[in-house]
Amino acid sequence: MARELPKTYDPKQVEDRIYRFWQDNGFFKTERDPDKKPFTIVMPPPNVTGQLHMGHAMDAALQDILIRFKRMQGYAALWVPGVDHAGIATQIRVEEELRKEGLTRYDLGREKFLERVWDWKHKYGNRIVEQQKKLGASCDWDRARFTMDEGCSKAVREVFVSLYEKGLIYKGSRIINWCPHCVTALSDAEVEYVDKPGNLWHMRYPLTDGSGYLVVATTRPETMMGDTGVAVHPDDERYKHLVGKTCILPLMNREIPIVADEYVEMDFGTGCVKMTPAHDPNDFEVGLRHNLDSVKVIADDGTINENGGRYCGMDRYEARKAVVADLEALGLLEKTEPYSHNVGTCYRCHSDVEPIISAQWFVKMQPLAGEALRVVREGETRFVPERFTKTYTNWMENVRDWCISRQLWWGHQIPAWYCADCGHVTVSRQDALCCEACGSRNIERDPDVLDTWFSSALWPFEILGWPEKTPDLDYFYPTDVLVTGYDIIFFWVARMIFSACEHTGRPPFHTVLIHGLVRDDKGRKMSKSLGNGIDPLEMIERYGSDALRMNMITGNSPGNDMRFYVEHCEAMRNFANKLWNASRYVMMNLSIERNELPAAEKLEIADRWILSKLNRTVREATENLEKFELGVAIQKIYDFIWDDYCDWYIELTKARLYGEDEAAKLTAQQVLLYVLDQILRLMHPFMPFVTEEIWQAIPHAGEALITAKWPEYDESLDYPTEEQHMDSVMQAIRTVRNRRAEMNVPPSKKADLYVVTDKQEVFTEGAAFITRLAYADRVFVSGQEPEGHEDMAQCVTADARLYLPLAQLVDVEKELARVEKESENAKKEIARAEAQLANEKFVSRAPANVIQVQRDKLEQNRKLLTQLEESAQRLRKLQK
RNA sequence: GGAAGGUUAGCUCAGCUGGGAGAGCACUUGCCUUACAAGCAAGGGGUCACAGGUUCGAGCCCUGUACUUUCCACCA
Repeated sequence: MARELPKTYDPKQVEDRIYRFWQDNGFFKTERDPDKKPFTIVMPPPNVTGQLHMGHAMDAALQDILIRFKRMQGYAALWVPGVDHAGIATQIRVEEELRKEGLTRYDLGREKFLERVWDWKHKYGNRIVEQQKKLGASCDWDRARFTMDEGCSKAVREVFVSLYEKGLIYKGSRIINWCPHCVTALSDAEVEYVDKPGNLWHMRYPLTDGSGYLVVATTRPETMMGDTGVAVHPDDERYKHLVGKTCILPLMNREIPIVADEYVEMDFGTGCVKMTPAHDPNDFEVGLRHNLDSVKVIADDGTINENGGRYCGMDRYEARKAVVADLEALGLLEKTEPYSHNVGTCYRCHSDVEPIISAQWFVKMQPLAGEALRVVREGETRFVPERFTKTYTNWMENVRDWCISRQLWWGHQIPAWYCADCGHVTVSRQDALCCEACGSRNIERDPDVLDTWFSSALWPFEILGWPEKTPDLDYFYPTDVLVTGYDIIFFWVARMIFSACEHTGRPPFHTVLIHGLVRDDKGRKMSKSLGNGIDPLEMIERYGSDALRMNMITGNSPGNDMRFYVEHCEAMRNFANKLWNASRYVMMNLSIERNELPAAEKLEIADRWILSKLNRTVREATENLEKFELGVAIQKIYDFIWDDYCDWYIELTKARLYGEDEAAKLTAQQVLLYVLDQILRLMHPFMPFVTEEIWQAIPHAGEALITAKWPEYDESLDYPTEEQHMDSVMQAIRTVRNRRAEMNVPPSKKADLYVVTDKQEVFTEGAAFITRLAYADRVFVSGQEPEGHEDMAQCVTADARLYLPLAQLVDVEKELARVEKESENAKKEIARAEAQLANEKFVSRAPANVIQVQRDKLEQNRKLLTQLEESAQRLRKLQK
């Protein structure tokens, strides 16, 4: 970097080059190192089908900040990336592609179809990885994994078989959630409930004995062909006499029993509920209690099956209309009332989910939940923010068995073989060649695959080599922090925790850092259908990756959703530019080639002041980062850079840099450089690109900023006295600027400035600063009012009275009014502080430092008032 | 039905274990001051939703109310 560098920072010229520099030099690679402590993060694997969205950007920003911070602190900081095969999502994509060719997966057959998917994976699977690199992600890419690679497949197989052997995986016929569009079973977590308007149809079911009819109310008339009973509440006086009798199921003319069950709510509907055990989880339970038959009437594709009489072949919605129309024609439809209710929908395709009895594989959750609850309860795994502990705990305490089989082809095929001869099921780590019970070769493998989340659940340990006992597993596991959005606590976090506990005996990470969702500027969820998504890549293109990353962690708090404002991104871009220009200033004035702090005795007051401020920033920001308070940390660093370093310190050095004193010049350069270097280190995790680019251009020791040492607090660099003195000087500068602004004096119009003070040494030392920053010609410090001060504009601070001989006529009336107003304020403050200090309870109970603060304020204000009163007095004399 | 958030400046939001309310954007005024107009300087703007309580002291802790968002469960 040199004098001719552009005035504005252009991320496009920098980011890709810097990223290549890091990668080519192997800075992302992390090896086991006995001299270092490990710090491990596993990346939530994005879908192979995925396009980078703001959620990924948020994830990546947080993880990369933590990894870079820890790397600089000297940890063996490992961030393992990877990609998820995303069963349903990917399969749907490829099937869509096939459809364009007029084909279905069945036309290809399983094997050919899977080849197509793998092709697809090889073609597009890397896209999201390349996009993540744009974000600056410092992952160890050589370790990148895929949930269907050999190692993961082995882990999945091991887990399935071992759970099966322990009796924690079983196959059973249960009511499950079925998506007729995706044609597969879903787990409970994969169903999203949506409030939809519908009707409550009241339908008459004639009593068999001809004595009348019952009225049942339903939202789903199309399931009535599967009705095998009607239930009423046992205490319901209206229907008590009917219990045990039967009625005739209309349209089907089937005789079905009337049973009493407490499940029925007397107050709802008519108090009579049709029972469809094959298509309703509650009815299924009631059916079990009363030995009702199960008649399945909805087929896998959502049409009515052969049990549906004349409705067979109709789509479920078509059948609904037909049933209602037919009942109405028969005079059996009593009334139709509008009724809105919650309908389960598929989280992938959003079609209505159908509860269906089906034979599926399940994980028995009860035995696994105990340990998963314990590790969180006892703090072995901690959620940040803490409130998500409850979300997790509530779910885990009430969790039901996990349906893990999917009727798809893309995924880990279930390692179970059915024997056609003896019916035995062989579950095996190796592909079975014959039935383990009877030896028959007449066996067939279960065609289904496992839920994608079944393999993701093993992510933290499978990617470190499990089930092998690898050195990596030994060194890097358990991992440290998991970063993810609250929307996948159930899908993923919970399942990783119980899986890790069960298979590795340890929780997979000690901290779960939860973030919120990125919404659009109106607070809506970003979605394809709304077309309101903001493309992170476009933001990077316009404002730079650094700006986007900063945008993710500023102006929001952990775990809360944030709105994405392009303006905010722009503000962060401006900050990068500020940093760039501050560095440009340092460069342009640099004549030294090494970064070293001058000896303490050479440091001037401004140097000590900035070093002291820096020191505090280092201490506090580091503490905040350790506590995962990234937003608080960056706020402090940002303020230090912009307010203290740029707005003040740089200005304070100009007198020396542009002056004649070579020694002073050198000291200023050294401190400027030293602090800049520290700033770049502090900023690096947050804005890695611009900081590395600058750091490479300034004198530095070491290869790269990415591996430079994180700043540490140094007690010897605290200068409380100098901070106080600088405050006095800065106050004076501010008050003069204020005064000049009020009088509309442009900066170009300079004037002499007279400082009257008891602290003459302080202001003499600061005179050069005041000259420059308060736009003075010359500054005169003395103990008494200057000659002719009566005609000068004046202003005061607690430590000084300042006079400005400006050509303008001074309006004494106005001056006096202003001074009196300021006096009033000071008096109020004094009264308040006095009252508080006079309060015995305050003085006896408040901590000493709090009391001291009040005493200091009181003193400051008393001094200020004294100054103001002297001013006023003088003005009054002029009045006369 | 259960749970968790939110309510602070015109807008979007910070405010860590209680000790005199902040940022970004927007707005007003003056400045192209040899790092930066993506900037500098100065300024306006808030009974911190409401009502009680605890405390010497409450935006922060407790109780209740109102409005709002989300998650879980679910009555056919």
